[in-house]
Amino acid sequence: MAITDYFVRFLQRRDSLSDKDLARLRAIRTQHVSFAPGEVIVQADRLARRSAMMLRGMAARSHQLVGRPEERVITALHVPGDFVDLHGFVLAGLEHSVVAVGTAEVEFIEHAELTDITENFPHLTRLLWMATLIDASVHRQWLVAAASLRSSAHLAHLLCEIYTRLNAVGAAGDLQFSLPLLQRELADILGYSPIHVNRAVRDLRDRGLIRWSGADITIIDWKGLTTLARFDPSYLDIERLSR
Amino acid sequence: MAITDYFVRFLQRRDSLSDKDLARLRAIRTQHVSFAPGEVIVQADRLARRSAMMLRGMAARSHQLVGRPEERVITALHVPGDFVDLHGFVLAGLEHSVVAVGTAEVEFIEHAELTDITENFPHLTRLLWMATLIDASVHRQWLVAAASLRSSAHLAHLLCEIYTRLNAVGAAGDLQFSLPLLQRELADILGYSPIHVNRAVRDLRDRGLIRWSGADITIIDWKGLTTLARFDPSYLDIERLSR
DNA sequence: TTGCCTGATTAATCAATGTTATTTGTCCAT
DNA sequence: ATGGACAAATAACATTGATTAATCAGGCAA
Repeated sequence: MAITDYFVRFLQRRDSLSDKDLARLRAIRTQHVSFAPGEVIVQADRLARRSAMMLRGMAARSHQLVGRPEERVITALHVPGDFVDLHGFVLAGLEHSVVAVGTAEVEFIEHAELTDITENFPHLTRLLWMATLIDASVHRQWLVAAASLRSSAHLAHLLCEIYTRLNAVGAAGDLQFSLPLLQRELADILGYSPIHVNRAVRDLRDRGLIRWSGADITIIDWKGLTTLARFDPSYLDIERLSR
Repeated sequence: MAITDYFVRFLQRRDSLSDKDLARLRAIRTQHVSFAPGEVIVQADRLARRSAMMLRGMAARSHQLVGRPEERVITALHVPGDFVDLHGFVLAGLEHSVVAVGTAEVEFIEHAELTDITENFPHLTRLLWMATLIDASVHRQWLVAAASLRSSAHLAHLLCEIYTRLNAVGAAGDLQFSLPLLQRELADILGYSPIHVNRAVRDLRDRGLIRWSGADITIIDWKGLTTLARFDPSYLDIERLSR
């Protein structure tokens, strides 16, 4: 199969693609694989020969804690169009696993294809590089949120980000989306106990900002939610300089 | 002037460099600039035409909080040999500033040089890419630390990381190093109040793990410090696959 | 239907952290 | 030497978040 259109649009939103670059992108062969909820997509500390791109559903980067095997921290979430482990091409193995959140479908791309691109398509290479740097930009924003927001504002920031990202690729409805995360998993993301996540959810509900039942979230008051979370989406909209 | 040897060693520790690549690296022209403590090295939201590499001292990535101009969060620290804003070459501007921590000296590299490398030296390009991905790996580890460690263990983790990074480039003594950060700035990194940082410092002292006077830190019990912090340096030692 | 499992929810209590205020120590300019 | 400025250190109190336990609701197998 071929590379997902999501990713092409992701790049085109940020920089122009020459016909030659676009043709090379379209020529990438991919392998489609489905994963059940919680299944490991990319195993930590193992040398990978291919990288995964999200097609449907979501995936999380999961860090096992040393000496506490029952605990983990999630440092990133990925939505359709995201390269979930492009960094695994440049680095020798990842220090974390990538797991499916809910049912997920990915397209695997052989590293040999990426090597060819980096050898012969410098502009495309800089765009792939850019994609990994946007991940890093999101990491930094999560650090800012963790340091400056508490409980419900912190949760609100995550919801604003996920909705914005899902909406950007057309995977969200009008102010509503599906978040197949258990409260326990939200706790692994936010660094709270599951009970405290529950309090935060209730607080957002009580404030009349969201409706949340099962995996379905409806944003009632987008303005109020972004204000509480001090959400500024510019860290997601980073563009490459066209030159 | 020329590129710092720190960076060459940084790359060589992780992958082999061909003579051609090494020669191109050595040919990079740089501009040496000194900064006073707190001075802005790279301004946020401004298009940069050059990127900075640390030569001496330290630098911090500082995020101003929206709506709270007096507050900020520090999402990264950089030591000699680090490219502090290589991502500014690939992205159009940064969403944060880079400021000097203590007195700092950097070498600026024109983006035109980097463009030439990305056009003609694919292996070198992948190594530059790798350098930005190691920054991202550190971001993730900070997220893990923030979510799973508290006060003194969190502070201990930061100290373990900084010492390991300084030691790797020969900028630290035998279990001692200089950390020109105020407790207020440590609070901006760890996401605590300055008072709580003080409590954490005292705790590490009381446990007999460190000695800390002014900017000078001596590690008395490295084993104890790494155990408390659950510090595993592998996220710093990521290597590129040699192929 | 019944029972069981899992996740969400709530309450009560305790520990960690924030806030405000005060004191101490050090450096520096006069 | 003296006073002022600033950072570190400490204390008292308020708030946030963790822990433990219990209850509630829904799905699902026997």
